[in-house]
Parts: sequence; structure tokens; C-alpha cells
Amino acid sequence: MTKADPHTLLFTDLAEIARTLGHAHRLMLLEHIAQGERPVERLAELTDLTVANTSQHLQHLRRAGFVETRRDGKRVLYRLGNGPIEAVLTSLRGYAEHMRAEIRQLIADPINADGRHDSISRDELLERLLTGGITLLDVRSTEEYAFGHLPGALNIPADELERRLSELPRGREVVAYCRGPYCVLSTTAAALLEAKGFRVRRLAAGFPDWKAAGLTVEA
Amino acid sequence: MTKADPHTLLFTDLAEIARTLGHAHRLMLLEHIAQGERPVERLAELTDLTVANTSQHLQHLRRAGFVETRRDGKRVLYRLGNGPIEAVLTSLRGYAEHMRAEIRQLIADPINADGRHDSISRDELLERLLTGGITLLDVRSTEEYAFGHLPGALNIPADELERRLSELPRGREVVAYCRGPYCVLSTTAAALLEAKGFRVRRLAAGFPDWKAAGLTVEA
DNA sequence: TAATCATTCAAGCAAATGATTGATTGATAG
DNA sequence: CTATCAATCAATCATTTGCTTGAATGATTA
Repeated sequence: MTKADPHTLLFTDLAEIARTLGHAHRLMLLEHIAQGERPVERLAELTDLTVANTSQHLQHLRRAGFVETRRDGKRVLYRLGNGPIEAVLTSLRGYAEHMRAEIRQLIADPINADGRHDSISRDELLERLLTGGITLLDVRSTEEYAFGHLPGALNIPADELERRLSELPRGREVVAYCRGPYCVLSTTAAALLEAKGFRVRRLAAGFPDWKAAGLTVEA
Repeated sequence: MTKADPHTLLFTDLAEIARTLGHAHRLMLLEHIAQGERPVERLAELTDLTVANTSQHLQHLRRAGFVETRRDGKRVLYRLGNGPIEAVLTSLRGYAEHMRAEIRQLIADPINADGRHDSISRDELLERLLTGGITLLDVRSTEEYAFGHLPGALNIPADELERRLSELPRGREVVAYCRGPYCVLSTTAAALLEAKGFRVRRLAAGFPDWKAAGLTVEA
């Protein structure tokens, strides 16, 4: 019953590699290890897992060649393997990013219509940030904001915007942004602000684009 | 108990994508779909799965965005999604290739010693192939050979070599190759041939390198 | 409208996977 | 040599996954 077909075997290998990356805990461990060599116990506390569980995931990763070990006294230090791991992770992240955009587009498209609110380009925003006179508004969740945001941005999640309008200075143009080109949050926010008499534009590209362009991000 | 941490969520998404690719059957289906639109039933027979099982895997792939569907009469045609799928698969294949090379190195190294048999470079081999006078010998399995080999190569798997020696023309230099730089097959083959009075060299790099260099490959 | 065909759904089962616990191994320090 | 500490192993259990079977859906054709 064993398939000797080399074509099938290739797929089995490929699948095993993919499955190794198919668990959030292992991906988290990989990311920490990518920062530098770490002992098991440290990785366990970084990922909030038990030591035994961590050890098992690490061995799974090692079987697939994603990590390597060396002993240092009584500790075992894990480091990244030397294969083209980054390429795999990057392509995965790229794919995930694409999917998020697609989903957002599906949700946002009907609402988004076409350009009901003026948008502002990244370059123009940069210029306006320097010359001043605008309020930069991040309408994503507090969690997302905490994870990184545009410099000087004020954070009011879209669903809290109406009751927190007083926090926005009057008389200044507002530039709202959220997750990306098709994120619906900044659109609804812009509609609300306009109704309340603000002058408002949206940063079309959103946060990921800003970050990808290598511009500064505040934590 | 739900983790709202966006960092964790990102990893969960990534893991789900990876896990979708973590099954040989789904990878096989993807490959067939990559050739062009196909109805479920055709995919089922191509992959030798039941229709229901195929349908389930396809829906898994669709949830992850790897494939899309359209109806044509009573059939449902599956086609590739429009995300950067090829990038993901290519990086995976690249990683798998790297791992195979590493494993081979581990197995072969002790046997391989250092250059017990003369090796021949890719460029020199190319020249010799044109001027003639050598027998190019592929000592990998018949399956691997069938999947692609160097132009004009004769295929005698290493373990059949001894009893099929008569197939090799006498008086010509033999160049043996197998899977890669550390593949043990061509080393043992060279040892045998030398003992039998042949002049023999090994192609150090092996088949994958040849292919990677963009040189012609026969099916 | 009924009959047929391709696909999907739903239930059930076997196998694989992930997490926990407690025992075991390997290495240092007293 | 014993005590201690980090990591791994081994056994167990709950959950998830993959596959099969038979019924339900959606679209065509008679």
C-alpha cells in the first residue's frame, strides 16, 4: 500500500514542511528564535507555554530543519536553521496580507462606493505632517494602535468615535486612516466626521503601506 | 479565553494557511488546478480520490483562497485563486530541496571521504558531451530518471549496476551522476566501475544543479 | 414535472495531533 | 558522589482531522 511514486513522495515532503508551520505556537517560537539563540525555558516563558510543550514543538521544528540546537552547560540553545526559511515565511505573510485585503474589499466595496471622501496620498500626508495644521486619526482598535501607528496619530476606534468627538480639535482638517486601502473603518469614520462638520480626508493606503514604505512608526 | 492579542491572531491566520498546504492530497489538487480549470470529478480521478473527499479538500483550499470556483451547467469548475500562491509554493519547494541536500550530506559525508574519484565540473562535462567519447551514466532510480535527466544519459540504478555492466560500452570514460553533490549513489557506482576496469569520474553537482543552471533536461 | 447528473452536506469512525503530567536523562556545582 | 537544574521522554486524554457512506441540493434534460 506504500506509494513509491516519487511525485507523491515529493508532495508528502512538502506537506510535512507546511504542516510544521501550521501551528500558531510553532510560528511564535520561530519568531522568537529568529531574534537570536534562546534556551528552551526562555522560549517557554516568551510564548507562555509549559516547558514540556515548548520542547515538543521545538523538536517538531527541528525535524523539519527550521531550527538547530547546541548545548551550553545544562541549557540547550535553539537557533534558526540555515535553510531559506525567511523566504517561506515572507511568502506566507505576503499571501496572508493579500487575503486580508481581499476580504476587506468584499466587505468594504459596496459601502466604499467610489471616492465619496477625498483621499490623501502618502507623500502629501508626509508634507502636511511637517507643515502642520492637520489631525491624524487612527480609527483602528486600541490593540492594533498599540502594536504600531503613524507618528503623532490620535487613536479613537471607529465605533467609539461618535461619543468621543470632543477629543478632536475643531477647525483642523482630519486625516483618518485604518488598516489598508479597502478598510471600511476609515470610510465610515470619514462619513461621520463630515456629517458633524469636520473637513476630512482618508489616507488611502493605510498603515501597512506606510510601514512597508519604511516610514517611521511609533510603538 | 479568546486571545484578542493581534500578534497571536496574525500567527493563527498564518498557521491556518500553512496547514491548508499541509496535506499531500491538497497539494496534488492544487497542482492539477494550476494546469487550468477543472471540474471536481476530473480532479477526483486525477488524484485517485473519491469525489466527496476531493470536494472536501477543495473547499478547504477555497476557504484559504487558494482556489476559486464558477458554475458551468451542472459542473463546478475550480481554478487557481489570484493571490501570490506560486510564491508560497516555490519557496516551499526551495526549502524542501535544501533539506534534501542537507540530509544527503549527512548520510554521504563519511563514505564520501574526500575525492576518492575524480570529479568533473558542469562546464567540463558540457564540453565533453559536445566532443563526445564519454558515457553519461545516471545511477538514480528509474522513477527519478523518468522524472527528468541529463541529455543522452544512460540509466542504470546503482544497485543494478553490477549485473548490468555489459550495457556499458568499454573503452569510453564514464561520467556518473546522481541527485546532488553529496549523493552516495554515484560514489559507490564509481568505486564499482573502477574496480571493473572502467575509467570513471563523477559529476560533482548532480542533477538538481544541472537543472537549476537552466540546462536542457530530457523527460 | 420528473429524471438525471455533478456536487455538496452530514453523520460516524479511525487515526493523528496537541497539551498535561510525572519520570528520566545529561550536565553542572557543592 | 549526591543534589540540583534544564531539557527530554513517555503515557495519557481531549480535540481535531481525514475519509467513507448515504442523503440533500442545484442545475440540466426528457
